[in-house]
Parts: sequence; structure tokens; C-alpha cells
Amino acid sequence: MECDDVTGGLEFDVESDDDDAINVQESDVLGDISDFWDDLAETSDDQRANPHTKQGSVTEGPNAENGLSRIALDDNKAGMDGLDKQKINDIIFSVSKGSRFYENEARKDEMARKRTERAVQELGRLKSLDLTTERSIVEQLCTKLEAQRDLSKVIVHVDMDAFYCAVEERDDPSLKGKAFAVGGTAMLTTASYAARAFGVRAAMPGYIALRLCPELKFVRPDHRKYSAASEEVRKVFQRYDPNFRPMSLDEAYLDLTPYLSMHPEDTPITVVSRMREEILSETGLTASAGIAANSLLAKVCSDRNKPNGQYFLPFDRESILEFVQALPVRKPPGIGKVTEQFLHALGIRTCKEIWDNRVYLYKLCSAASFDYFMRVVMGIGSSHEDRFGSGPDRKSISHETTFYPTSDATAMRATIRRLSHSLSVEMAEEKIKGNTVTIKLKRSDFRVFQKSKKLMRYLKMEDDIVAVALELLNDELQVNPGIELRLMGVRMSGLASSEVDKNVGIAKVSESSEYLGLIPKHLFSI
DNA sequence: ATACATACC
DNA sequence: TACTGGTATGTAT
Repeated sequence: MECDDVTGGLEFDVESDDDDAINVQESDVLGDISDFWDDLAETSDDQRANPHTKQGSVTEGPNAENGLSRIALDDNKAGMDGLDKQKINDIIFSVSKGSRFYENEARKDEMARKRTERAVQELGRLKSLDLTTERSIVEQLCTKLEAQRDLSKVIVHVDMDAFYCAVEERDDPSLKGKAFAVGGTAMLTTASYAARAFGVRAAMPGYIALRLCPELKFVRPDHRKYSAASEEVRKVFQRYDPNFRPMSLDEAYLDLTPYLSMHPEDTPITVVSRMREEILSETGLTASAGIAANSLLAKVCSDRNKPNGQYFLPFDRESILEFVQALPVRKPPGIGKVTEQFLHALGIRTCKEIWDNRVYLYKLCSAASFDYFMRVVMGIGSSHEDRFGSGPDRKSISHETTFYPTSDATAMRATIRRLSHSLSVEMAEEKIKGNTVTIKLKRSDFRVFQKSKKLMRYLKMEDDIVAVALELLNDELQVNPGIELRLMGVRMSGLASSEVDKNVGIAKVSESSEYLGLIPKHLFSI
């Protein structure tokens, strides 16, 4: 018998870290926007913001900058005023220290630190160079981006407040105001606002959360309930933008432009207020929203007045630049902990400082990263983002499972078969096929590996997927017998529709082999 | 083309 | 008692 499979079917799905209680008032940063754009025009000698001078003065204590920011409390999302971060981090570290998970995080952190260190060295060298040429290239790039600025659309990002917890609280009033979390002792998907006051967060292991908040209650996740609630919420979205783009059960982007042009008496603010009231009255759940000229900005705005609030960012360039440049680098979506640390090491802590150091970043980063940074700090949306209605098809589909670490090859193969089975079932439901199979392996020390194989034909049948996935696994077991795993996954990519287009006449063509060279690849479905 | 890393929910 | 599951994309080779 094959004894793979350990995790009791907990369907995790970490809800957005999003909201965090309280506050958020207009930051009074204000100031000299005036020379923001002017810098571009005149190739001025900015940069004197001299990144390095701030280096030494880290006030956040031992963990914040130098230590393991991966492990430390993520204080990005607002509303952490009454929180003793030092104490919380001490607890998190003392509980995690020495675990295999911790050691792996430390290893990854060290890798990233080395990369960053090279960039810091390089920055020092760049400082002594004449970057006139680069400056003008950057200027041109930014002028191109500026030409893409689109202030004509009204985009709103709606984000439900502590969604899973809110649903549970609605259905069980005894939870009201209590510190509880949805999830188990291994992993939390959502924390109630009362629990967040203790530093408890989504994506935090429950047993650590329990140290932070001994009275924490656990509620088992019930996805059907959340899906049902999400459906109700989406019915409201539908009324305002039939092409709304859901990002998860609790979050979506809407383009309100058409609605507003059909309702001249409305404003973005009144529409979103009404929409949030309808969500509340029809589902008993509160939502927060951000209204801005593009989805990137709207996303940042929706976090601003959470929970149960909304924030409107005016649709003029000056307001947008002022808003964006005051942001800490961690705020915009896409800049995570690693990139934040990278930027911090360069002395860059706000989006204004990204702008000020753009010539150095141009030299230090890849073209894609630089382009993204500039889009962020100029408040330009990313290029394809706000084309609603024609959402791109999914590019991959995968299943994975965590289990008690094992070296048992038979159990591993059984798990591959089981994952391939469920994958093929879902692929059938979705009517898709794929030509690339990837297996994912996580060793008991948490190091992750993957092996993939691109085929000349499309697969969708369980047995075919199993065959390729097993081949990949066996290759690895050859090279690395005795390897101990805690997770395996199977992914299919290179996807295409598996529905046969009846107009094309498969039978006719496939019977005459002389046409083979001309048959489009996608007709070779199996 | 493949492997690995980062990010988001 | 013990650090998820799913998808997309960027970076490196």
C-alpha cells in the first residue's frame, strides 16, 4: 500500500494581508512636486538625495534591516499603531529560530543579501562616473512613459475586509470582536481584526500566532461559504461593471467609466459609496475601495482607509505624483520584501527616492524592473492592466500537496499519480490541454526544486500526465536516491483549448498524411 | 528551453 | 503540534 498523503484536506488560500485596522489620514507630506517633472526636462543634477548617508541609522532594532525580514512581521499594511513590533518580532524569532523552515529562509535571505551587496558596491562605483548619457536615455524612457499616462478612466479596486473572518463572524455572532483566525495550527488564512492587534496575520503559522495571542480561537476554513458570499458580492459588482475583473474571492477591479457616463448625476465617490452599502446590506460584509485613474493606484488606495472605508485619488497628474512619491517603496503591488530590502540597501525608502535615484537604478536593474519602477513612481499604470473584458486566459494549472517528510519512492510515485489524476480532472472540466509538464519537489529542508519537460504534443489524459511526471520524478530519484521530500506538485503549462473545432474537419485532414506539415499544432490534440 | 526566485492572494 | 496552495512573471543560465 502506498502511504503518501498526509495533510488533512485543508484548502488553504491565504486571503489578502490587506486591511489592518484604523486610522489613515491624509499624509501631509505635500511639497515640491513642482520639480518632479521638471527634473526630466532639464536633466538636472538631482540625486543629491545621496542615498548612503542614511545607511547607518537603523532604528527598527536588530531584525528590521539586517536580520531576517522574511520572517519578521510584515508591517507593510497600515494600521499597526498600537503594536509593539519589537516584542512581536522577538516572539516570532524565538519560536521560529533553528527550525528547518527558518534555516531555509536564512539561506534565501543570504542569497538575496549577496545580490544586494553587489548592487551597493556597484552603486559606489557609479557615483564616480559621468552618467550624462544614461541620464538622457532615462529622460527619454520617462518621456515615453509620460505619453502613456491615461487619466480618462475611473478604476476602482474593491477589497473585502478580513473576508473569511467576516463571513465566519456574520454566521456566528459569538465570534464578534473576538481574536480568532481562519485556519489551523499549521497555517492561517485570515486573522480577525481583534487578532491582528496581537500581530497575528494571514499566512502566519497558527502555532506562532498562538504565542502572540494565547486566547486565539481557530476556525476551520469553509470554502463553500466563502465562495457563496463571494458570489453575492460579485452580483453587486456586476451592476456597476459587467466586465469587472475578480482577483480572488474577496477582491476585484472595476472600470466605472461606462457606468459613470450613463449616470451623469453620479460621481465616482457616490457610486462607490453606494456599491459598498449594497454589498453590506446584501451580504452583511464590509468592503473597502480605492478609486483612481488606473488599477495600480486604485489598489494602493483601497488599503488607505481600511476597513470599511474608501479613498479617492483625484485624476490629475499633480495629485497622483504627490500621492505616489510619498509612498514607502513597499506599498505598490509588485514590490515585496526582497525588493524593499534591495532598495533600502541603496538608501531608497520612498517612491520619491526611487525617482531621485532613477539613473542609478537604470544602471543597477534589469530593463523590466526599471520600467516597472518608473511606472510606479510616475503613477502610470502597467501597460495591459486596465484592458477589462478580455482577460487573458490562464497560462498554467497545478496541484501540489504537503505531507510528512518521506524518502519512500513508492509513496512519492503514488502522490504523483494522485496529483496527476486530480489535475487531469480539472483540466477536463476546464476543457484545456497542455504541452509542458513540470513537477515541483520540496525537500524536508524546504529547498524547492522543479523539473519540466516540454513535449511535441498536447496532453490532457491522466495516464499521459502521469507518464511524463513519473519520468521526471524517476530522473530525480536516479540522481538523488534517498532524497527526503515534504511536498510534491504537478503543473501543466503551454495550455490550449481541448475543444475540437468542428468546422475544421479533423478526420478529413488527419487521414491524408501529406498534409501533416501544414496542420496547425493545436489540431494535434489527443 | 529549463530552473529558480519573487510576488500576489 | 509543527510554515499552504495556486498562478503569474522575472531572472539566470
